[in-house]
Amino acid sequence: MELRNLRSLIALVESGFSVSRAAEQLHLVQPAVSQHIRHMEDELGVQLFVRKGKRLTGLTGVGEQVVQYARKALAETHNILDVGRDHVEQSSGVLRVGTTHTQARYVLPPVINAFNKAYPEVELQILQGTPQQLVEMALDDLVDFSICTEDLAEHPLLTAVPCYKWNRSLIALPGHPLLERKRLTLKALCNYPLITYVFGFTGRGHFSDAFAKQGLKPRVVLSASDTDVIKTYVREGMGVGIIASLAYTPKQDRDLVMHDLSKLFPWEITKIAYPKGKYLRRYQQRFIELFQRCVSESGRWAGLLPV
Amino acid sequence: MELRNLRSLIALVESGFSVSRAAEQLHLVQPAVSQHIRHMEDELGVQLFVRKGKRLTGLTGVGEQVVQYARKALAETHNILDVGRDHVEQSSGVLRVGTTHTQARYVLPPVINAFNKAYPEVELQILQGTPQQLVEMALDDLVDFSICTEDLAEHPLLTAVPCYKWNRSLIALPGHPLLERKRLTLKALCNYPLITYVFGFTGRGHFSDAFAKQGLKPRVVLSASDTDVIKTYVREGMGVGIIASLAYTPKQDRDLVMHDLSKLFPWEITKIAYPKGKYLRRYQQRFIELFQRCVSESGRWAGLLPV
DNA sequence: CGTTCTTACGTGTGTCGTAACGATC
DNA sequence: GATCGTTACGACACACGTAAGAACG
Repeated sequence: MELRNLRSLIALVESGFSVSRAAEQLHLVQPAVSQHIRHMEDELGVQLFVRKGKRLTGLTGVGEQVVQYARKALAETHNILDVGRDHVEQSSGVLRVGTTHTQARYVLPPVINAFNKAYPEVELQILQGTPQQLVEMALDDLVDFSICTEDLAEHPLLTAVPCYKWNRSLIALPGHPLLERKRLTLKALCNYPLITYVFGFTGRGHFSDAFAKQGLKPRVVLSASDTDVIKTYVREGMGVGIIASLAYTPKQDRDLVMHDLSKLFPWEITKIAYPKGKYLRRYQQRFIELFQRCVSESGRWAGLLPV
Repeated sequence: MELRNLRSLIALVESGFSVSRAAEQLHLVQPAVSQHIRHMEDELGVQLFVRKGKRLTGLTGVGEQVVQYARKALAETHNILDVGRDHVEQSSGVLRVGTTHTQARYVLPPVINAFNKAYPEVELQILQGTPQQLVEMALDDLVDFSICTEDLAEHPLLTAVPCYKWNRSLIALPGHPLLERKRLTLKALCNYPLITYVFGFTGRGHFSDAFAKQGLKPRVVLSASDTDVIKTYVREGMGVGIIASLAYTPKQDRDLVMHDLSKLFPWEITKIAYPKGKYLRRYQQRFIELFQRCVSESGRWAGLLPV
């Protein structure tokens, strides 16, 4: 068995079982990939793919297992290459970060900026996705690591390092009755139409739980995956927004009034996650440190706290 | 990079940095292995080996890291092959067990026997070593798993599954004064010359600790890595033996009197350990189950207990 | 001077690419 | 009939083996 074969195997499953697309991705021709699969199946003496005529439609049970180990094997070879790269040129390369809109828009900018100053030779790529997608992206090595609040810590194949904790704030148009009250309660919030994040995003799970625990049902008239969208509709007068405090920018959001709600909801913890056993290049480690540092230095005004 | 290169790399470090021996082990000629190393170092752009003239004497820092990941990569390819083998012929292959003398001589025989009946096509290999060696053997894939009481559970790269717990017994020639007493104490033991295991073997650590905790110093006149040796010298009248209860065989040891000491010492737990992430073939899993089963069925007379 | 690794060179295996064929939608 | 995969064949690359050379003990 050789790594070629494994590469074809993985490319094949990631291309949705299309031999031609896999070949293209590998800069090879179709027959080459076919041959690789043939060789593996011959060597193992087992069918790895379910076939419908000549077409491949899925993995067999054995195939699933083999793919699992093949992924790991290839990941290790990437680690080896990275170790090498790290010693020839410590400060150049590519850094691929997966994250959510909110992070990319409100938390990352100063970090990215500082990182780029420190490592101008490193090409930065930011990929966005849902928390579930971010998990997949980290596992499939589409990004070097993913940053978000949900789902990362639970996955057994990911190492998740906590970076900071945050909570929510209410935003509303000036003069809104809720803003008059000294002490806000969850119950009070239930009297008004709310706008917040969709399920699976930015702590929406704990948001709903907090209400449920008191037997309350908030009236969420609109939910979005994106803080900017929420703000927009708050400005339209559709309701009051409940957003991550860090997403309130005093300058641009002068027309909205913010009110801290950290007494009402549990704190959320944002983490950086990467596959277990992955070798982190020098500048990747530095990015993580920088991320944590930036938060502890400049984050307090926005309600961010180090873990 | 290809697996060839990694194989040569590992063979090279395992042969003590001798290119010729590495080549021999791989069924290749020296120049081939040299070329592999050359290729890797070229591709990574870094020296992997420390050289003294032409001779290789050790790994560089980078080399150490690369070896670490190369080992994992190769382990994954072995997993793939095993997955395949498991599906073409579930019940034939090789089973390599590393263990200590005591296990091999007193605990394993019935297990081996039962296993051989169940899987006559599987070739069994028992390798012996010290607990430290057993750890290395498991990590370097010289055995499929190691069985012993010490060191296995602590290692971060090994999965250790507990199998049974055991304790010690005293053995002495008939008529020995210690045997007259109803309740033995550690202090009483200190009055007589003792014979037991050497450090690092068969629970010797906890043995000594038990005395130390009470501020006692036992007079160990002889220590051996091997229960049979202990028995021999007990028969010579050199002292009383303290051995794992499971190593007392009523038939052959009729001339020695045994006395249970499980009240005096902590229980020891014997485990089976294999590298984390290793794929276990069907019959390997069965062996572990069989091992645990045999103990719970036939072990009680010998003071063995399921965990 | 033997041992050990490197360099140089030839050969063969094997991988990839081109091209034709077969199957499936 | 267009797309997608397999089979067949040829060319080139490259990995391995042989043989000779250099450095070290």
